Amino acid sequence: MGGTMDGTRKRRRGNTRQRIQDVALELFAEQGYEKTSLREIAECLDVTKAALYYHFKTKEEILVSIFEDLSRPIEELIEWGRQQPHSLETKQEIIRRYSEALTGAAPLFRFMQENQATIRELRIGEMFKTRMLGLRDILMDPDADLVDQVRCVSALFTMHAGMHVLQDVESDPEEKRKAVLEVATDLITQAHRGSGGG
Amino acid sequence: MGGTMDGTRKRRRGNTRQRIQDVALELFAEQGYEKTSLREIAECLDVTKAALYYHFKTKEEILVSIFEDLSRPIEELIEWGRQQPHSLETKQEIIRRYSEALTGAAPLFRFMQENQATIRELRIGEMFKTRMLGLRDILMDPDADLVDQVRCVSALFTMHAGMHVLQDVESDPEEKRKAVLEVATDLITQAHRGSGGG
Amino acid sequence: MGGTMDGTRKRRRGNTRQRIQDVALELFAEQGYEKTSLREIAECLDVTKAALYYHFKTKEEILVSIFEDLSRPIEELIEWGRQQPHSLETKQEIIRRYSEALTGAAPLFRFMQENQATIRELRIGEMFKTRMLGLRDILMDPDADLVDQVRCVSALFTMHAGMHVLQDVESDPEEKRKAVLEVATDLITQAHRGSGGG
Amino acid sequence: MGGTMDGTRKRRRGNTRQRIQDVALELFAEQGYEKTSLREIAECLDVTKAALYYHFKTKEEILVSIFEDLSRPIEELIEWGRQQPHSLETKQEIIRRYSEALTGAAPLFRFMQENQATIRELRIGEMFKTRMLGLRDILMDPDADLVDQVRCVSALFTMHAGMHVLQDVESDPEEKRKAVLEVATDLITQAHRGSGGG
DNA sequence: TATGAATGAGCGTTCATTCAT
DNA sequence: AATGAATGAACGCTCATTCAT
Repeated sequence: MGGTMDGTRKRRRGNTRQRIQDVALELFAEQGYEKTSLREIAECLDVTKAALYYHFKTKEEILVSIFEDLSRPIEELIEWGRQQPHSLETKQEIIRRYSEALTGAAPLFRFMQENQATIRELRIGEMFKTRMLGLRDILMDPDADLVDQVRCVSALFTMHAGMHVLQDVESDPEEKRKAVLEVATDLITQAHRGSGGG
Repeated sequence: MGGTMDGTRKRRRGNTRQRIQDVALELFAEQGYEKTSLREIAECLDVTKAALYYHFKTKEEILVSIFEDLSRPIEELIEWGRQQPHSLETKQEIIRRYSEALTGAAPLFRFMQENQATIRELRIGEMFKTRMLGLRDILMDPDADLVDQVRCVSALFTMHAGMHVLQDVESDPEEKRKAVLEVATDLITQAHRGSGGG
Repeated sequence: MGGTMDGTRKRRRGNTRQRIQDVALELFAEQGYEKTSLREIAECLDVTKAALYYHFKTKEEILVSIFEDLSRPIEELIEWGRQQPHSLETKQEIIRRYSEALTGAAPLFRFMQENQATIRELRIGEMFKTRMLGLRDILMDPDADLVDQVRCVSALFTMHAGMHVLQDVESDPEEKRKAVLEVATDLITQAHRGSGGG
Repeated sequence: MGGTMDGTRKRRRGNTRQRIQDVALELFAEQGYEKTSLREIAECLDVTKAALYYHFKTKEEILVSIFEDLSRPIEELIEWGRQQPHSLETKQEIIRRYSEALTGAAPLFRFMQENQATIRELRIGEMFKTRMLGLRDILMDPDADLVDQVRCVSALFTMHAGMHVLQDVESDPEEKRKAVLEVATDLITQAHRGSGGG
């Protein structure tokens, strides 16, 4: 039913797993995790629900696999950051690269941002939290002034939320990204001065 | 409270409606809207599901009613703000009062923050968005520099998310609130200077 | 769909729970627990699957409730037996009463007999085992000769299985029951003599 | 058994078929037929489900093949018994050999015992029943007293169930087997006397 | 002001089976 | 001799909602 002779059926062998991830992320980001049913995903792909279970053990596993695949650059970034001196320059560089990494996986992070309640009780909740704490440890002096701690958190939040929230503002995405990055860098810089330079 | 003879006659005896709202908000905030079933709410209150339908037409209506009741101070704040001159002092005052209002309805705003995907397709999604745009119009010059626009949005986000995110940080809530407020005020102030004084 | 105006619909209010148990037991006994789906039970009763869940929390709970209701006489019998002297007369009386109790809940015990593998991992598995050990402790001297122990177990098994297995033998059920009882009594008596009388 | 050059050439290399039967029986006996999925069997063997279908046409066929292979000694025993005079000595000899045969295929008979409801609607249900009737015809005079008929059936049941049921009793298996055999022989002997000797 | 009883739709998941390779 | 990929049917279960009482 659908695509019987035009090769669309044949050609999709071997990449079904990837296609499931793509469609799933799109729907998860658009409608949320809970409101997206496996039936819906399967229909979009013109396969049966059971086919999804050939490739993934559970619904949650689909999400986990997406998260692992797409957030790998971020994990590597954190790993890299951990080994640098905690200087202002490092922090600024981290923020800059983080902004790029986020842009590369925008739908995933939009999803994370908008489904926090759901995620909290899923495996990726813990994964994400761990990553964030890793980032925080790099960007922030644990003995810093409370206000400066807030600035750091605020910088991260600004980057996470910034893009999707400015959707109704015109001007192209790259410009927006740079604006968001500038604000975040400011916050990080101020926080660093506050605790470091006195 | 205990209005025995005052004008609040209607809401006097039979506080079930209120209790439903209280429990619902607690559960919504804790587990998310979708994962909280009416059965669960009813069980917490030791009534039947059908009883909920005596007081509210739908599940969504419970949420709407909570939102309307708890976010009234914010609506009034915006109304007030609209009539003030768009000076820096006004903006700072708005932010200050907003911080207080948020604290007064913390679970609701934690819920809003963590259930954005869900809320988007609910009535309160539109309501909330309208409120936020109202706030933005007060805090922000529409012709402002993109970076300053981001600062404004960032200030709001910082306040919305700030409290729940700093949960693992020690120090008492009121101190945290003040720290968050300071960062937000900074951002608003910078944004104002940028577009106004530049 | 079925019985719109003839009162069959109205009359069944209030006894649905019982009707579920009746139909479920019939089907469980006929086809086995696993092969009997809730859909099937519901269809027999002309209600929806969801209706079953109003009355019982899970499929297993339906079975447990049947077991508890129908095996109560047996529990009481064991309770009574525990307080008697462990004389031959008591044992024979127990066996006699047990035979009657089994007949009163024949479909349930046919089910238990034929679904042991299934039952083993269900709650009633443990319940049943406990009951049986209770019975055994009354009928059997723990220090008895191994052969006499087998006789006791054999007596119980004979009663459990006897009735259903003789289905293709003609002659009326009550006669069969008495024949089975006689064999069981013989076994118990021999066992008692063996260990007691030397 | 390293049959390098003897007549068992066919079954030599590629013992997968055998391994499937072994694992399947183990799982069927442990968890029941319905609760054991082909996926599970395949995983145990570290092959795919499809591989099972290379060796057997259906799930049921796996079971049938196990039954046929393992119960062949019993079929032969019955065949032998049919040609003997129906004397007491023959009956006792049958019972004795049957006990040995059961021990040689204990897991299969434990399975048969515990999955009667399932088996009834499978091909081996009929097969098993036929065998049992064959045995009964040898052990039992069709005109015998009802009580003696019960004794015969009871003897068979005792042997089928005896071993697995005494699992919590200590003492070694061979001793148990002998005890069970003794009880069964007693029953058969009594039955023979009853109908034969008047 | 509530309850008891039920429904219809849907969910995530599992199963035995098939078939081209 | 076996795999990779998929299917169709069914399953147990939960949900928001309804309505007579």
